[in-house]
Formats: sequence, C-alpha cells, structure tokens
Amino acid sequence: MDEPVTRRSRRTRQTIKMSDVAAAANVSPSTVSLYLRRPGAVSKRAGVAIHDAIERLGYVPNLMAGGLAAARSRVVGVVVPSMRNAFFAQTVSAMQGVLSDDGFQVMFGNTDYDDDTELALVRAYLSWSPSALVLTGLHHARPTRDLLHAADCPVVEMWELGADPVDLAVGFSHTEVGRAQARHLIRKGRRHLAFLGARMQDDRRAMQRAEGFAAEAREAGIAAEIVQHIKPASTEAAAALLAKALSINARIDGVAASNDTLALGLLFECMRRGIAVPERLSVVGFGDLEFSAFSNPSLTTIRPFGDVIGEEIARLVLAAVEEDARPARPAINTGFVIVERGSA
Amino acid sequence: MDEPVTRRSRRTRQTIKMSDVAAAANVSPSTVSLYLRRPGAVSKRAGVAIHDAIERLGYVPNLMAGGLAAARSRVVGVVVPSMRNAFFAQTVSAMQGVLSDDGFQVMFGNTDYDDDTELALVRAYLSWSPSALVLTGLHHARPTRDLLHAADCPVVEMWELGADPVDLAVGFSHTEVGRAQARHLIRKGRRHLAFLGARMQDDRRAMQRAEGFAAEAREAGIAAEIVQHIKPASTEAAAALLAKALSINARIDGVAASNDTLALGLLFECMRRGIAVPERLSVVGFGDLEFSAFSNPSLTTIRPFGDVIGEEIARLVLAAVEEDARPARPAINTGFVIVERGSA
DNA sequence: CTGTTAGCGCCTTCAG
DNA sequence: CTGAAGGCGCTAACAG
Repeated sequence: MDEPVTRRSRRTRQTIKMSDVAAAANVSPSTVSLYLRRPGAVSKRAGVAIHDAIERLGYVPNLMAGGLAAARSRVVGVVVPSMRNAFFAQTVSAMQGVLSDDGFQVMFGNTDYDDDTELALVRAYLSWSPSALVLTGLHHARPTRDLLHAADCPVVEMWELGADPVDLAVGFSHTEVGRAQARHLIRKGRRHLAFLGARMQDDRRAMQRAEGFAAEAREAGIAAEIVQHIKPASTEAAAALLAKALSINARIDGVAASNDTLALGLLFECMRRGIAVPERLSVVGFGDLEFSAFSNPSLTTIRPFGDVIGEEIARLVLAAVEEDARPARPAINTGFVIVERGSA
Repeated sequence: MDEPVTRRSRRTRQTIKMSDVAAAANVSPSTVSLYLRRPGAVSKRAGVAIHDAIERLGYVPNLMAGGLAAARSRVVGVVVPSMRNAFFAQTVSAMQGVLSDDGFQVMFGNTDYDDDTELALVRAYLSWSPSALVLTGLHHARPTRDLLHAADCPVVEMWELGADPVDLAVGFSHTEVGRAQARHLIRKGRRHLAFLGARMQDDRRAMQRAEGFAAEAREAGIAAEIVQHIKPASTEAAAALLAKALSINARIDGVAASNDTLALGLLFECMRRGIAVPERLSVVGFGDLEFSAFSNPSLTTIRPFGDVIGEEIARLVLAAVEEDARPARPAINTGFVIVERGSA
C-alpha cells in the first residue's frame, strides 16, 4: 500500500496514436491528420466519427512527430533580457495569451543582458524549427545576427525601433521618449535639466532615452546633464545620483529618470532631503509601473504599451505562418504616452 | 535592390543533418549522436573530428527528430496564474536559468486563474513529451488532475505545500505565513488584529494565509477580523479595506495585508488619513516586492524565496530525468522569513 | 568504442 | 473527399 519511490518508468506507458484513432473511427490515418489540421476538409460523417474517437480514446497528438514531418513546429522562441523586468513579463504574457489561442506555444529564455547567452538561446530555439523567433532590441552579437538572417522563420525584434532590423520590429523610439521627457519638463518651466540613469551600460534603450533627452534640450537651448550610476536602480543609487547631479549643477530643477524604479527612489530621496517635488524639482520617470501612481506625490511618467507590443507580435507571427514566409514590412510603432501626475 | 516582400519560403532551405556531420567527420551517424549526448563516451579522435565538423558545417540538431526517437523532449512545461506577478516571474526566471544550462527549454503559459485554461495548457504541453510539468498550487480541476496522474513525466506543484500533491511539491506553507504575520503583530503588542485581503476569491493561497492568521490569533486569545475586497489590490482597494476594518472595530491596531501591493496602498492611505504607522497601526505585508523597502515608513513583510523555488524545481527535474522516473518524495519546504522594517 | 538496424508518429504528395 | 506509400532526422538496442 505504500507509495513506491518510483512511480512509472518512461517506456512503460504506451500512448494512443493517430492510427488508433483512425481505426476506431473507421478511416485512414491521413484522414485523421487532415481532420486535425483542417476540420472543414473532411466529410461531416468522418469528422464526427473522428471527433468521437479522439474523445473516447483521449488521444493527445504527438507534436514532435508532427513537427518533424512538417519541418515546422508551432513554437515561438522568445528571448528577453530578464523576465523579472515587469515590461517584458507583460509583453510575453500578452503574446502568450493570443498565441496559445491558436495552438502555439512559447519557449522563453532570459539573456541577463549577455550576448553569449542570447546566442545560445537562439541556437537552442532554432533547433525546434520554430514558427518565429522574438528577440528584445536591435542589437545582437555578430554570430547571432548571422544565425537570425539565415533562419528560415520570421524574426521579430521588439521594444526598440531603429535602423536595419532583421525582419520585423515592433516597439517604439526610445529617443523620442527621451525627447518627450525633456519637452515635458521644459513645458513645465524647467530650465536646468538632467537625465539620471542607473546601470545604463547594459541598457542600450535607456541610453537612447538619455540621448534623446539631451538632444531635445540642446535644440531648445537648455543645458542638460546626463548622470550615470553603475549599479541598478535602488534607494542608494537614487541618493547617489541626486547628489552627483546637484553637485554638478545646484540649479537643476528638472530630472528624468531612466526608469520608474529609479524615479521612485528619487522621490523618496527628495522627501528625505526636504526637496519639494515638484516645486523645487520636477521628476519624470519611464515605465509606468504599478507603484508609480501610489507614491506621494505620484509620479509623472511615460507609459509604453508593453501588452500591445506582445499582442501585435503575436498577430504578426500568426499572419506570417499563414503566408509561410518571412515578411519584410515597415516596423510597427506602438508608441507611448506621457502620464501626467504630481511629480512634474 | 529593393527589399522583396517575401524573403524566403519555408521549404527553400535545406538544413544540414547529423549524417552530413558524420560523413564530414568520417564516422557513423550513431557515433555523432552518441557524442552529442555523452561526449565522454566517444574516443578523443572521433570527438575532435565530430566537433570540428559541427563547427565547420554549422550543424544545428533537430530536437524534434531527437525527441520523437527518444519519446522524450528536453522541454519543461510551466504553468503559472500570471507572469505579470513578480513572484512567478522570479521563479520561472530562476528555473529557466538553471535548466537552460543543461539544454532544457521551458515552455510557459498563463492560466489567468482559469481552470479550463490550465487544462488546455497541460494538454498542450503533454503533446511535447516534456521532461516535466510544473504547475502552480495544489488545486486543479478534476480532468487536469487525471491528466497529471496519467502523465509519464514528473509533475511539480509549486508555491504551495499541503496534502496530496501529484508527485512533488516545492514551496512553503501559506498557513504558516499567516501565523507568522499574526505572531509578529502580537509580539509587537498589538491586540486588535485584522487580515485585509484583495481579490482573495481567486487566490487560494491568500485565503490560506488569512486562515493561518486567524488561527494564530484565536489560539493566542486575540480577536482577528478577516476583511475582504473583491477587486485586486490598488489604492482604492486599500482605502476601502481600511475603512471597512475600522468600521468593524475602531480599535484595530495591527493588520496583515494579503500582499505587499495592498500593504503599500494601506501605508499611503494611513498617511492620507493621518493614522500614524506603526504607532497607531502596525502593518505587515507579504511578498517583499522591490518597492517594499522604499516606502516611508518602510514595509515590514514576509519574504518567500521565489528564486529558490525555481532553482530547486530545476534541480529536481534534472535529477528525475537522470533517474528516468517520477519521484515520489516528501515535499520541499523553501520556507520564508519575516523582514522587519518600519511599519510594524 | 563504433557501426548496423529499426523504428519513433505523423505529414504529404499522389492516386483513386 | 479518402487511402497508400514514403520519409522527416534522430535514437536505441545490439553486435562487432
């Protein structure tokens, strides 16, 4: 009666296969196959019989056999820097939601901002003959790019727009985001700006925002500093950045943060130091995280549409599968909006 | 010179296969296969020749063919309620990290707290002959449970410990978390407790925490209310819950929140209403989110070890694959700690 | 340690 | 609309 230590060895079970269903339904296996792929292409009678047999037998198709024969699997490989990042979690989540409705599965992996890891993941996904590959950003190591160009499936690069995508790009311009941040601060009467960034070495897109910010300020004839902190966003990073910015120019009255986590840290630091926000200092974030509306003052920030990116990609992938081709269309700009709240 | 609309049709490319590598290395295909699976089991000479041939030809193994022949794929199916939830994102991320080092891929899906979606995902994953299935929690619809019991791969249930797991469980006791929350408040001298929960209908585990909380209080001879709000955690939910709790018992001086998002909301609501935290009211959260340390006062909370859960599961899966069996061992308790900060 | 031999379960022409 | 035939690329005994 005791539970055995080992429940069941791998080869013990025998699964029901398509030919079993065919036999039970009195049709040939290829008719079952056809029914499964295009139910309409089979006579009503056969369809019903097959459906019943599947139910009765509890048939589960073997997707590896199917994929092998078709030289294509209903798998989409997704590569993100980090799933712990709420942005990408949201996007991947949304993508998975619409893809799974069409019977597609997502395989995903984190690169942790490492090019070699990205390459390894792309290699791994490629060996599943995926229906599409989705990567984050436009930058990839050379061998990765080569693989992607040689891949016989569509490649989607997300969360960044720019020159020379492999196939498709879905996202928005981070330069424009930076410009929007600067523009907003200037519109609020701020004349001494700074962009504060945490761990921007790893994050090309944060860097692009900083550059857009600086360019917009420059064109408006306003000075703007870019101040960086090596370590990731935290209360300490925020404190260090604020101190550094103010020491460079004590008159700074408007700052953009590389992301909301940092922006929130700045808000708390300001509170601690008795710096009035937004009277003395305006703060603009990026990301519109869950907590950005909670703070006091609440955070003015930029909202990207991470879920839209995911859905849009899913739609593109589905369309590409339909056409059986790698589309080369203009990129899709999912845009962003500025969410005006208390801090700026 | 223009970019064509269609880049490459699916069947145009022909991939190089194992037999090509074998020919190039002057060995038989099975030796290549063996080399790929157990490099040590092949002579040095052959190994080097094969390695070179693979590099030179840019061979990418076809994992579907391999999986079909082996009746098993190096895929782990992971089902979570929502990837947008930082807890699960962290766990899945950690799991993916260690699994991919061993050449395993994770397929993941969100259930959005829906039993039918969970069933569909389990079905889908099963058709890939996965090395393991990882689900969240111990509760599943009947047909799902049946499928899981019949599955010929290990099944891991995570983020919850309790009676009757399918195979393995990795997580901690939410009842104990609730008890710890109550105990902490009592130790701080609080005598009028309440557990405030947002959207607990969907979240069995939050409910378990509430029950543990109430049980601990009861055993200590202290009154404890459980107050619920239908909608998910937000500033509004926090305000409503606090009002309701205080209207039930104005003397309430210690509250536990079903999660940190709600707890943070409570902190802001207290600030708004001029309720001193922790002097007048102590607040304990659950989750130890990124922002829990940021608030002012900072949030005392319970830290689960989401990443440890993920790593532990990965290790179990790897071990089970090694043994080629479904292990039936005692569950793994990853525990939790109370992080004492300003709010309680 | 290496090669030979059979499939794995399904898809995809192609006839009927 | 249905069935028969062949093969997708690889693994897993087994024999040498």
